[in-house]
Amino acid sequence: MKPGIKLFLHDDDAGGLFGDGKYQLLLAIREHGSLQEAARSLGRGYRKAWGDIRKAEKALGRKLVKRARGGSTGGSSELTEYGIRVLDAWKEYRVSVQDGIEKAYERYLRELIEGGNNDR
Amino acid sequence: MKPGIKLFLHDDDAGGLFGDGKYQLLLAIREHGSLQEAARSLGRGYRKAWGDIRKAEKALGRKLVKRARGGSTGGSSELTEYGIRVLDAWKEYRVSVQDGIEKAYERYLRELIEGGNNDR
DNA sequence: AACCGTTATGTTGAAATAAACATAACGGTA
DNA sequence: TACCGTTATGTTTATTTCAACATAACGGTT
Repeated sequence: MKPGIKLFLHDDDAGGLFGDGKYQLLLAIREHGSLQEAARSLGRGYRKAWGDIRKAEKALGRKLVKRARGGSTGGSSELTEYGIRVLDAWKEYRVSVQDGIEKAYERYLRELIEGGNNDR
Repeated sequence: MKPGIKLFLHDDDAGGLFGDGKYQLLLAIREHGSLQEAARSLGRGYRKAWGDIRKAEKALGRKLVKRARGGSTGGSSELTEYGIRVLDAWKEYRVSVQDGIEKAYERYLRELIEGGNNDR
C-alpha cells in the first residue's frame, strides 16, 4: 500500500489539460524528434498523442511543438522554446510535489495504514 | 488554469483503493449516521457508495464503518474507531499536500503558465 | 511523376467506470 | 405478524476513455 498522485492543470470545467502523461509525451518528442516515434516509444498510438498535444496547446494558448510534414524524412516534430521551458518546469514541479507527498504520508498516514496492530 | 491533484492509496496492481472520494464518503457517514443518507447527500447512489467502502475496507484489512440493519430505524452506519482515525489523518494529509502543491506551483509553474508574454 | 514516412483528422470499436434498476434480508415497533 | 427504512447484492444500462482502423495531405528524393 503506497501513496499515489495525479498532477494536472485544469481550467474549471475541463480536466486534464496538462499532466504527467503529456509531460512524458513532450519528453519523448524531444528525444525522438518525431511524434510518431514518440507515441510508439510510449506504446500510445499516434492518434491519441496527436490529440493530446493539440489539447494542451489549445489550453495553454501557446505552441509546444513545432511540427513539419513532408520532405525526405516524411516530417518531424520538435519542441518549441516554450515547450522546453514547460517541460523543464514541470519536471521540477513534479519532483517537488512528489517529495512533499512522501514526507506527508510518512507524517500523517504511514503508521496508521501500514502499522502493526491488525486487531480486526 | 489552476493546478489540481488526485490523491489515493494503491497497492501495486489495483488503483484507487482509498482517495478523496472515499474520504468524503466517510465524512458524510459520520455526519448522517447512515450510508443511504451519506450517499444521497453526495449525489452518488447507494450501490456505488456501498461498494466503495467495501473495497476500501478490504484493501486496508480493517473495518471502517460499523453497519447495522433492521430495527426501528431500519438500520444505521457509523464509523469505527479506526475509521475516525483514518478520516482525520487523511484530512491532515490532504491539507498538507494541497499546501505544498500551491507553493510548488507558484515557484515553478505559475509565471510560465499564466505569465504575460503571449507571443504566440 | 512516383515513392516514403510523417503529420493531420474522422470514424468506429472496445474496455473500464459509473449510474440505474431490481430484490432480498434484517429486526425493532405497532 | 405485517410494516418500514436501511443494509446487502446481482444485473443491466449508460457514459466516458482509450485503442484501432482508415485516409488524405505534404514535400523532399529519386
